[in-house]
Amino acid sequence: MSNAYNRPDQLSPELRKRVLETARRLGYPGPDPVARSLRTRKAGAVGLLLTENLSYAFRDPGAVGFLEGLALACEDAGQGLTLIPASPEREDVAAVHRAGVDGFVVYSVPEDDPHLAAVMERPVPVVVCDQPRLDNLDWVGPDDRQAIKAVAGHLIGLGHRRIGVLCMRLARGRNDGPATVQRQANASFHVQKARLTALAEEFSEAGVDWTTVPVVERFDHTLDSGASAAAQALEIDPEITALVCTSDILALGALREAQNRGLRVPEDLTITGFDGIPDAERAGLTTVRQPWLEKGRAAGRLLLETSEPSRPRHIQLETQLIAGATSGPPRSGEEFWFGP
Amino acid sequence: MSNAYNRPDQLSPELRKRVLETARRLGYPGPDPVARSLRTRKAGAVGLLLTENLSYAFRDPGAVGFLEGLALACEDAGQGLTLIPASPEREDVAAVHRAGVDGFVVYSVPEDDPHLAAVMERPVPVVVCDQPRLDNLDWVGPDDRQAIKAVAGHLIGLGHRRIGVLCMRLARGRNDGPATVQRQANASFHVQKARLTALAEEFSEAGVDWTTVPVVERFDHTLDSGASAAAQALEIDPEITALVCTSDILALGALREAQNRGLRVPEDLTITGFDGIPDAERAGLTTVRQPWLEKGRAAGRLLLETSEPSRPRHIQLETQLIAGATSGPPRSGEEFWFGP
DNA sequence: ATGAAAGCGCTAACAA
DNA sequence: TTGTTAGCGCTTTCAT
Repeated sequence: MSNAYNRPDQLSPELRKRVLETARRLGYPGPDPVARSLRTRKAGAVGLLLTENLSYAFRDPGAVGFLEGLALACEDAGQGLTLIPASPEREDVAAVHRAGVDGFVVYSVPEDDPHLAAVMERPVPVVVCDQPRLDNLDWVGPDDRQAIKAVAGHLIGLGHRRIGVLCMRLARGRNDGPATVQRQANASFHVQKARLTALAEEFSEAGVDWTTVPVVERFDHTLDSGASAAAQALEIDPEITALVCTSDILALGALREAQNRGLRVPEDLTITGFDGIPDAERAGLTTVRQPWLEKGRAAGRLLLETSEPSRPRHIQLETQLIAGATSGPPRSGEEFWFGP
Repeated sequence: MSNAYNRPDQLSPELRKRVLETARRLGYPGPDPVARSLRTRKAGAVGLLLTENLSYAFRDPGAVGFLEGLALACEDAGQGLTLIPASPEREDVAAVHRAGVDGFVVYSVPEDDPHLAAVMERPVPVVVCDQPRLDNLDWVGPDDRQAIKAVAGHLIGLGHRRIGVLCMRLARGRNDGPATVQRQANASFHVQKARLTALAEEFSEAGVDWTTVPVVERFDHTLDSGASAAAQALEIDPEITALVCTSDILALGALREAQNRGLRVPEDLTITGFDGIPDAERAGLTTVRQPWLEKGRAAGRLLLETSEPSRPRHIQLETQLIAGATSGPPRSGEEFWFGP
């Protein structure tokens, strides 16, 4: 009977018709997909593991772009896309074990995420997007170091030497406030770590003492976080001329805070972001654009293409510095270095 | 051994430890989720069927809000959310048959969608969101008739009697252009049909001959579609004083077209939308706000709560007319009805 | 061209 | 408390 459904060419059309008709009459709902999956060893779906609550993915414009690309790749391959219900709060790893999928895309999680550990125990292929960087796994992401260095170069070229930094969470535990150099070095979120490290390198080279640079961390990735972090950075060092943010959301929040304080951007304060989300472009933010859709698609393709597990593949995506309207030379008072 | 993984309390900790350790040493990756699903008759995931290409869902702000709500409900229940790769172009229904899920949420599809038919053959619960309205299935959605009637009342109250309408696709086949009354009546997308019918009723009651009202249909749901449809409506009847759009996207496109033509809104032309997406609020569009997130959550909850299949449940969501800055009284030349 | 049967890996019920 | 076994529904191989 299986043939009647799956191999129409293996039997006479007449018999096939008769079989199908009888099946319908008996109330047979068609082959059970789970039983089929067990037999064929193919679930027909890709699992997606996210850092955040599932629903957060739909609130973050970058993540939405990534999802669109991933969905595109799955659709092309006729594969389903299963969102794994794994919130960071409940350490309930069972959802990962329970998921009937042929592989996992892991999107931007910390290196010590228990869900990631659970994923790696499953005997299916895994592709990591953004973080963590693990040499034995396929990986897709931008060159964060180089991308943020372009921002640093841009600011240094403009003359900024006294800066503040706003960054996203550095580790699984909540820490809303300044991040010590120690904490920066121990960050379990590789992306943030790479960006901070590269910033430190560039600004150190330009003569800035990194230990004096306020680096303000926020756990939640929201406009409010950006605003309050900006306030905190300005409180720690009111003399800063530029605020470097490791995401557009934080930068847009900082922009709001600057406006509230009556600071002109970029005359009184330069603000830069990272990501290139639509809202950032609309606001004219100086930022780094990364190809979100392409990132998702690349991750999906990598997972769905068969590969030799022996040699992990790494795909590095191009980024682009967008010099917007929120960056300019520092306040004139700070320009004495350039005096005649 | 199953007990070691699933029923830690049913055996001595010592034995459990020994079993697990041996399993690991033998390279056992843990229970196979598919086999477990076959045995327990639970896939642990909800399937989502969409009208459009999977990736479209992430480009439509309303759909994103809906997805967020649905994801929220799934997460609360510890269930996965599987996006079914069912594009409207390829009539490939196999993806529906292949999906290992415990139920389906069907989001806004036409009544004659073959994927919907395939879903209904599966012996699992189904919840429909928005459309089609089938009395034997659970349903979640707004009261489209009442909502659009609020818009109609608003416009009639302002004095508009000569209007044009921009609507989304009415059937599965592409038709970019005017929709005859016949086509309106035969629409297989219930939402559009309900909105058009209710508009016709209200404006007829106000003395408007509906057969003279240009109703312009667009297959794609984009700003460009809205703009070109607006142009077409104005070409058919340059005397219209208001453009009623059945979605915000179309309305925002119409707004763009009006600007391009040098028409002042609302002085020269009133434009209204439907949906209440963020961009619409930003633009000050007169529109109907519907609770997207709540809609998704309600759909998820309905599916995950056990129910008696005998009596289908219907959840009708509240909508709210937002009188924005894009609607006003008609051009003075049209106001002779109100003369002193 | 058609029918019969083994077995995918698990869980749950039962036996010891 | 521990071990054994039937069978979930399918696909695939093999026998007719």
